Amino acid sequence: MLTERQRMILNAIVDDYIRSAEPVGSRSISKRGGVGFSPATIRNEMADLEELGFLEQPHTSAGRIPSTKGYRYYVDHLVKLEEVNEGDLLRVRSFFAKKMNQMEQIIQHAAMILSNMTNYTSIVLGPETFDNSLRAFQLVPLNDSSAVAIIVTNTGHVENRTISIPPDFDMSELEKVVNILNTKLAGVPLHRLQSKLFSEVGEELGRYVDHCEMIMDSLGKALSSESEHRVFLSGASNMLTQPEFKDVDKVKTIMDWLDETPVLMKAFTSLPSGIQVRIGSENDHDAIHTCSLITASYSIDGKSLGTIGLLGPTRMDYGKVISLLDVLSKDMAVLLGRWYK
Amino acid sequence: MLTERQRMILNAIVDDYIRSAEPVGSRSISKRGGVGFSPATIRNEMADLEELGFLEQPHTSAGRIPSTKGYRYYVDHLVKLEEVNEGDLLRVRSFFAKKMNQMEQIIQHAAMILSNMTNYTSIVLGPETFDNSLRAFQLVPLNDSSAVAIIVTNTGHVENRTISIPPDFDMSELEKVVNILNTKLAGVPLHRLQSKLFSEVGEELGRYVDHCEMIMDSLGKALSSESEHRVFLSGASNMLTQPEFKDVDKVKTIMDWLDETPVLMKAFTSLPSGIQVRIGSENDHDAIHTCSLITASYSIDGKSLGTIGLLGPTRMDYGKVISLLDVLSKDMAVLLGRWYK
DNA sequence: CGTTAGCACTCGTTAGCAGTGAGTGCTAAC
DNA sequence: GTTAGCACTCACTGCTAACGAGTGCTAACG
Repeated sequence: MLTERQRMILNAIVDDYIRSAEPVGSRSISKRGGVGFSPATIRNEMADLEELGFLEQPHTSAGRIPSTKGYRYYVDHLVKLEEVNEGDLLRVRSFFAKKMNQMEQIIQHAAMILSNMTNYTSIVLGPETFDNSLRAFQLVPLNDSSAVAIIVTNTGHVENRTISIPPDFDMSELEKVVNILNTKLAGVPLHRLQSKLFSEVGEELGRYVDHCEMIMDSLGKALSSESEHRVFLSGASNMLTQPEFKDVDKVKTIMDWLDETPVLMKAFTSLPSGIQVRIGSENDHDAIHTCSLITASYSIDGKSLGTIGLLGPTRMDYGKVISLLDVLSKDMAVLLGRWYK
Repeated sequence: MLTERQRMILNAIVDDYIRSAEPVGSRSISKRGGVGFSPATIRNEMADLEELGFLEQPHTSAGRIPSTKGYRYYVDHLVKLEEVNEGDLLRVRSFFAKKMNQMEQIIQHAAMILSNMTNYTSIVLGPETFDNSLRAFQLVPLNDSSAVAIIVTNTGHVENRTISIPPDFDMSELEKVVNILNTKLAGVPLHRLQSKLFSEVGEELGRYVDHCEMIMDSLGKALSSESEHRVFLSGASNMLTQPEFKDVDKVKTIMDWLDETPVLMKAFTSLPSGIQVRIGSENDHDAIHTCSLITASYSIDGKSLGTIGLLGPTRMDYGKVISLLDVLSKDMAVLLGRWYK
């Protein structure tokens, strides 16, 4: 589709623009090492590339900048993935070598490292607990009208809810409830807990325990709140260092988008696994039409657990970021793999 | 210290400036209803107020703006606390009337409401768990080399850590461990758990359970990580709407500050209880010398639980925000009071 | 003596305008 | 097919002039 020379020129323009954030002119490309053509020739090719939709011109007398389509071609065919540099690799490895005993801490910290190393904004989704299954259930009474319900999943994830207990309930019966729930619900996936509770456990429970309707009711409600997985952000302020966002209004819409956890989550779930690059207008949400979002889901045994993402201007250092995300997501999968087994 | 007229003028200037974000001139004050003086008189007083340090002049031919000292005087002596308006009050009340069964959700949501209602950035510190005491301890085995340790406190707060288990450990012994730990450690404050574990439980445990050294060790480590209370941010992007922060560089330092959870936490803990107003340079951290931070700790029975805060430009709507924070922190205390008892 | 009208002065802001230079598209020659 | 040459465009810079909001000072007023 593109001639070898066109590809070379497109590649040069994208590379230059990523470095400088300024429209690239024909002269500066011609002067590059390894390019044996005059500015005029380059100009002709650039005009062609613009007509094909790979380049854009901010105004008549300016150089060219890549369009979304241009970046897309660059990412798909031209980009040379950089080896992650020694220092960064060391940082990642030493981070994952650390012993940690709180999942949240790990993820939070990973997000921080990522944003620090790239100067972009990192977004990390914690492991999906949706299809975890119940390993253990526990009830701890707090006072005579409430208790904490604790759910431990097969992956070691712990959720807790506060539930109400009828005032006339005999606390010593709680143990019975816990036992019945554990035997009946062990191994059931979280998203089926609620329906299973009502369909199979309710009756059984009623047979052995008095006044359990209210508990059932309260438990049912507690289980309904879908176990939303947490979103960790880091380095949002990095957006402000990008020259394309020196205008406050532009960055405001992006920050608003970042503030909206639900929207953000929607953009992240239902992503195909592996590394995904969404460039500019390819993003579903208008607010980030001037941004690129690169995501990598970390998975284990082919099952996707969660997602790591980086948000930056379309003029992103794809070569560096993609390979870094690759390394990080794989290391993360390994770590969590150890964790789970 | 100040004459009645000076107070009136200072009050007018602060009010005007809070509304308009523009330096206030003598004429506009003179034209206000209820002010019976000519611009010239006002000018004389303004010159005096500037000499006293309450006002500043951005440049010779501009109006005056309040200095930190001016705001301080305003907040201490002049501000008229607005009644929280009907709509807002309704929103707060209906929010707290909702039944919720996850503490984190409540706090997160409260932060959101607060930032939405004020258009400032809200910062909420979750309840301090430091001096909670242990109500129940539980161990759930995950596989043959690790288990989840779960700690429930008297306030219903749940913490969990993953710990290692020696490969040759008999899983059926776990129950013994749990029992011993529960009887020995129930009622012990979290911050004393670790030392208590080593000083009193270790020996006892060794008597009944084989190979427990590694478990002790792992547990000890897990308990050492101080239960940092979580920080919830909302509406960081609101900063970008303030005219004083239309310059990206200024807002960058503030955003960086917000990104640094530890620094932020330090600024929040060890605050006196009640409503605190920190204006401009009164703030410890340089990054927010152009901001005001208003905090209210929510407490129950005189014991401080956590803190709600609002960050905005020094030109903040103190009258509105202070009363709103007052209402919110009290409602929050009531809600958590119900929760805990 | 406090208050006020008048006035010169300051200084940031805006608009207009010429000059500069980077970069282009086109054409004709190599 | 490639390139040198050239006219053209247009953002950007620096300069000047006009504007106006607001001040400080002085002198007059009640």
